[in-house]
Amino acid sequence: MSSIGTARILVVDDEKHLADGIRESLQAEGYDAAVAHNGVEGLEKALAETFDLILLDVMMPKMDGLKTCEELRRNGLQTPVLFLTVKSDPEDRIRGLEVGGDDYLAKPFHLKELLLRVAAILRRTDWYSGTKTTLSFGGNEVNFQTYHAQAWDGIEHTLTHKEAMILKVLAGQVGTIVPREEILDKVWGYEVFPSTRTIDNFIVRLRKRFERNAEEPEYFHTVRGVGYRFTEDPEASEYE
Amino acid sequence: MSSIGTARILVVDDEKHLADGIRESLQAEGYDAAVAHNGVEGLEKALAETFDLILLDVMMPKMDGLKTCEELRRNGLQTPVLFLTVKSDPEDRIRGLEVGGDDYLAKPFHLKELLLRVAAILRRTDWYSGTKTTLSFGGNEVNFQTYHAQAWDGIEHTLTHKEAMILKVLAGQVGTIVPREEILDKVWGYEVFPSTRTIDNFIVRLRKRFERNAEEPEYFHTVRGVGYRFTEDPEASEYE
DNA sequence: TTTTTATGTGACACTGCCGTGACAATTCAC
DNA sequence: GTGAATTGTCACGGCAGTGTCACATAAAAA
Repeated sequence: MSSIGTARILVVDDEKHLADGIRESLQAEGYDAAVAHNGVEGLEKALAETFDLILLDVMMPKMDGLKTCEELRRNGLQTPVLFLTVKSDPEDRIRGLEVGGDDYLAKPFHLKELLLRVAAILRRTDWYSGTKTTLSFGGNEVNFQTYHAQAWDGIEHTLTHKEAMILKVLAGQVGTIVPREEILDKVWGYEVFPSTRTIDNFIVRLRKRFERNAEEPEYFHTVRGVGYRFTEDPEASEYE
Repeated sequence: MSSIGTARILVVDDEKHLADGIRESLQAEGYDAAVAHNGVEGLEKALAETFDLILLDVMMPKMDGLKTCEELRRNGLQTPVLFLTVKSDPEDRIRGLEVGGDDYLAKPFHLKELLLRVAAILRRTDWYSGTKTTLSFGGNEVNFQTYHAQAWDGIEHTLTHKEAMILKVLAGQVGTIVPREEILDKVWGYEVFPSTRTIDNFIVRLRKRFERNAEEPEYFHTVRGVGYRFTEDPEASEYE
C-alpha cells in the first residue's frame, strides 16, 4: 500500500447499489474511494483528479468500460485499471487487457476477492501512488507521467513502459538494494518469468541513457549476486 | 517472527515427494524449512514452533488445508498462509481467502513461481521490517539494506553479499556461539558445501574491516573447535 | 501488406567474488 | 617441550554472474 497517505480509488459502475457497496467496503479498508455512475462521468473524474486505481464496470450505458479505458489511455493516464464484468467470457478479458487494463474480475465476485485484487494491484504499483511524478539525478530529468526524459547531455528520450517501471522501482527505494526477484515481481508480476538477463538489459539501456560513463556507473550500481541499487547522489559512492 | 537472518517456512502436503522437494528447494534458497504430512500434524507443528510462512495443500486426508487454516486462525495464529491446490476452481480460491489465507497457487506450478511468491509474501509481511537493518558496534556502522559500512576509523566499505550475510547471521545471535555448520546452512543453504575454511576467510575479512586490532578481536571471537561468536559490547567478553 | 518499435533471449567476453590450498601461528593434549 | 589439531593469513585461479551486442518475436504503426 502506498506508504504515504491512503490510496485513492475510483469506482465506475452504473449499478448504484453495487457501486456504493464497493465504495463503502473500500473505505472500510482504509482506502479513499470515489464513485462515478457511467463511463463519461468516470472519464471526467479520472482526468480531473488523481487516482491510484480505477475499478471499471464493462457493461455500462453511454460509454462502456472498455471504451472508457481506451479514452483514459489515449489521454496519457497510466492509472491501473481493474475491470468488473458479468461475463466470464475470455473474449472480454482479452479485450480488457488489449485496451490497457491491468486485471479482470468476473461478477458476481466475492467481496474479499475484490479487496485482495485491489491490494495486489496497489502493491504491484505502489511506487506509482507516490505523488512524485518526476525524478532528477545528476542533471537527468525524468517525467513518469509522460515517460519523457531529458538527459544530462541534453539528449531527449522517450522511455518505454518497462524502462520507466524499472527506473521507478529502483528510484522508489533510493540507496537500498533491490533484488532481481523484487524487480520481476513488481514490474512483470509473478506469473511471467522473463530471464534475469532481461533485467540486466534494461539496466544497460538506462545506463546508456543516463550515465556519463557506463563503465563506471554513478547511479545504477550492480550488487553482485543480488540485484541493483540506485543512488541519486553519486558522492556517497566516491570512495569506491 | 523469527530471529534475524533466516525465514522459517512450514510445508504441509500429504504427497511426501512433493513436500520434500519443496523443502529442499526452499532450503537451497537459504530458508529454514520444515515439513508436515497432513493437516493435523501441520497444525501441531505450527502451534508448537514459530514460522514466518506456511505452505498449505488444500487437498489432504484427515484435515484439509482450508480446515487447517481455519484452526490456525482460531488459535490466534497470524502467520501468512499460501495455499497450494490442484484445482484452479475459483470456489476453492474464495474459500481459501475466507478462512484467512494470504495467497493462492494452483498446482502444477513452476518451482520458480513458488519461490517468487514466497519471497513476495515474506517481503511484504512484517518479517523484513522486524529484521534490523542497521548494526552498530564499537564505532562501526553497517547498513544491511545498502551493504554500506562505515568503520571506526572512518573508512567506508561496500560489503559483498556473502560478507553481509555472515555478519547478519552472527549479529542475529549476539553473544551466542554460532557453529560453522549453522553459518553454512544459513548463508549458503543446504545444497552447497564450501569448506569450512571459507568461513574463516570471511571472518578474517570482517575483522580487517571492523576490528581495531585483528590479533585481539573484540567483536569476532573464535570458539575453537566450534565456530564463532559475535559481541556488540567488548566488555562483556573480558572474563575470557 | 511493410515498417517500426518494444521486449525477451541467446552468445560471448569479461570481471571480480569466492573457494581452496599452502604455510604460519596458535591452542590444546600429553 | 613436543606434536597434533585447529585457526589466521595470504595469494592465486575458476567460474558464476554480469556487461554487451545482436537477433527473434511480437505488437503497433504506417
